[in-house]
Amino acid sequence: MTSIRELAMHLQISIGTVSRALNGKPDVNPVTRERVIAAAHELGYAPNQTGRALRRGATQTIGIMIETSSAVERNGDDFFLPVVDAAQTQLARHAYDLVILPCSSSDDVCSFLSRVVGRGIVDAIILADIRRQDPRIELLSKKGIPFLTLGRSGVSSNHAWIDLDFEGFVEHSLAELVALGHRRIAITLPQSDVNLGEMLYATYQSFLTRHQLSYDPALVMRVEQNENGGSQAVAALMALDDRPTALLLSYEAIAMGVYSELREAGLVVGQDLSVIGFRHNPQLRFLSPGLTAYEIPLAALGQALADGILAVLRGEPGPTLIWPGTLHATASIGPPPKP
Amino acid sequence: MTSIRELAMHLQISIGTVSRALNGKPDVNPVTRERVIAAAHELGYAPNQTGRALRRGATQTIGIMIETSSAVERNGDDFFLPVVDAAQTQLARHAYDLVILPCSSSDDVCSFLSRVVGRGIVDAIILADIRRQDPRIELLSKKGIPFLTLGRSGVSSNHAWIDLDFEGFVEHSLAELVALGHRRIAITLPQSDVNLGEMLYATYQSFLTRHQLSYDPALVMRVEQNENGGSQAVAALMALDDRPTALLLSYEAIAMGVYSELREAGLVVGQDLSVIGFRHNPQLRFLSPGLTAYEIPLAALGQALADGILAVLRGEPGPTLIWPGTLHATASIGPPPKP
DNA sequence: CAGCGTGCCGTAAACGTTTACGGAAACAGT
DNA sequence: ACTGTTTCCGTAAACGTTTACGGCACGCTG
Repeated sequence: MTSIRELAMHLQISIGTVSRALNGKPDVNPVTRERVIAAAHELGYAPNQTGRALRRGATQTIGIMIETSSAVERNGDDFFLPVVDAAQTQLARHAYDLVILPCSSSDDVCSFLSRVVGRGIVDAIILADIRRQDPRIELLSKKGIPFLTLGRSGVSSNHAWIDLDFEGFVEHSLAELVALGHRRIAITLPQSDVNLGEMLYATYQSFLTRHQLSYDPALVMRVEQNENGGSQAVAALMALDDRPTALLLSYEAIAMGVYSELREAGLVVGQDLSVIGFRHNPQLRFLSPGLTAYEIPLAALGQALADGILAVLRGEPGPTLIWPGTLHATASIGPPPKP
Repeated sequence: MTSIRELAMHLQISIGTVSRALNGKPDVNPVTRERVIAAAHELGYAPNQTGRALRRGATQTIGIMIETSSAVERNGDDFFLPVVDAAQTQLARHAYDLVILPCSSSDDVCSFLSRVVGRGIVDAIILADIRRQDPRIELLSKKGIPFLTLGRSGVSSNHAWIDLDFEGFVEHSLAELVALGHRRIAITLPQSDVNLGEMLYATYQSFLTRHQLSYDPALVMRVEQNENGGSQAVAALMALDDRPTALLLSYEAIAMGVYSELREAGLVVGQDLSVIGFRHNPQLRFLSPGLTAYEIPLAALGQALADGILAVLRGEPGPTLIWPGTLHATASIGPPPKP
């Protein structure tokens, strides 16, 4: 509530000096600086960010845009908030704040984004839920807004990005399964055109050809990225004459439906069907058997995101970085059943 | 990027007229208004929110504050984002935007909040994760910021709030269980001092005395609000000489751990122990048996939150409202086992 | 025709900061 | 004593809007 003007009047000095004192500028007597700081603290003065932003052309806050629609489809996962939490503590060290910009399902992604940047409430933006052809990338490039994407896209643009190691997930998982003797391995993919789906698919195909395994399109199933997707996948598998012996899940929550349907059908996970999921989370150990999954260190990822966007803000190139994980094997995989 | 000045130069009129035309003010010729709107659209002009906010003293965006720490403890539930989604579409109808203000676990709740209001990036705030003695309420009251809490608190302050019907959950659940013949019913509560814990407890106690059921403190278990909490609760129950025959869960994800531990112990949910959870969500049907739970219509709740905060912004009293739900019974409850 | 109202528009101040610029005072060096 | 330098501080412009105010050019009325 108290403005810099009131503070200056109270101190009997000019507002310019107050501002300089508070912002650590050189041209100010150490003792007056102390007086100013003390008075500011006493009166509870905090610089109005709107005025400051208008003058500086920067708000010291960065935004991370998510689409609530896709988050709602995944009906709440534990990926996003831990990452945000870590990113925020890192940004706070550089006097930046973080806000989440949720694009509602009733809104158009691009008009939402241009509205947000038009409002000028953030200096830079982290984009999540990257599509294969994501128009937001060109939009931000054109407007000259510093940004970083959490996820690669198919568009050829040299922007900064950090992405999870989907290739590593598929590679390690398939290698593990093949070593166990599996030859027919199915995979679930998202239905929307999020880029990670494309990458999972490409790596899957590449692995099969490199290891002289035959490719069967019936083993690639595009399903909802939640428990229902598991039901859909198992239903599709059961209808096949030549069933796969293993299954890769593009999102761990799908396992709930998979386990449930398999139990219904009298099949045992890890014996009749080996299952591996992307990504490990704590509640998976309450499935029985616990799900073999790829583990991503989320806190470190959040910190990397923060450092990355700060680099972009400084005008540096910014990261282009694949964030690795590790496969945690459990009893959800085993040798294929004897025919 | 384009300012109102450029737009005015392009149209050969003054910036005052441009502003009036765009904001629907009366004193402007209809044909010039059309010209201005057309040119604004053509040049992609969007009023800079910082300048507008500075002049108007309002930003047309409202914030909803969450604590990532508690969200992380619940490791991702499907409650929050659907509510935000609905609130946002409703706010958009009144030309308001919504941002999520995540308070990181490394930050102090009050200093975070006062920093946020000091920045002046939001006109009003919705508070979630309400504590029993929540200092944020007094802070916002003192600063005169319009706010609304999603959850009641123990502090006596006549602010606007909307809360879930925790009393109804406990009342209906206990009534159902007592009708089935249960007499010893346990309940899990959160460990932190979130207010909902206190309300669940109070209603639980009140019900017991009203129905002449004996109260046993050993049946009240404060546990983590996630799968681990289920393990903790079941472990505590198993250690009792006189075990309860039913269990109320303060958060549905606890059921994961409960089911897992009971299965481990060779006990059957719905037969050896009846279980009811707060709150229904889609993935519960993949537990077997599906969890009896209290269902809350989230989209309508989000809309009510939006309407409520808008009312507060208009200076109206704002709602004080308990949001009801309905109990969906499944095979996770049944008559108590014969001794 | 004088007077008045109305419709439309330009001017300029204001919102709360930051910062380039200039200047007063103090001090040092010749 | 004069000049030059340093230290500190005040002045005012600028950021991009909105809006109160005044004024010009009409058209209308008496």
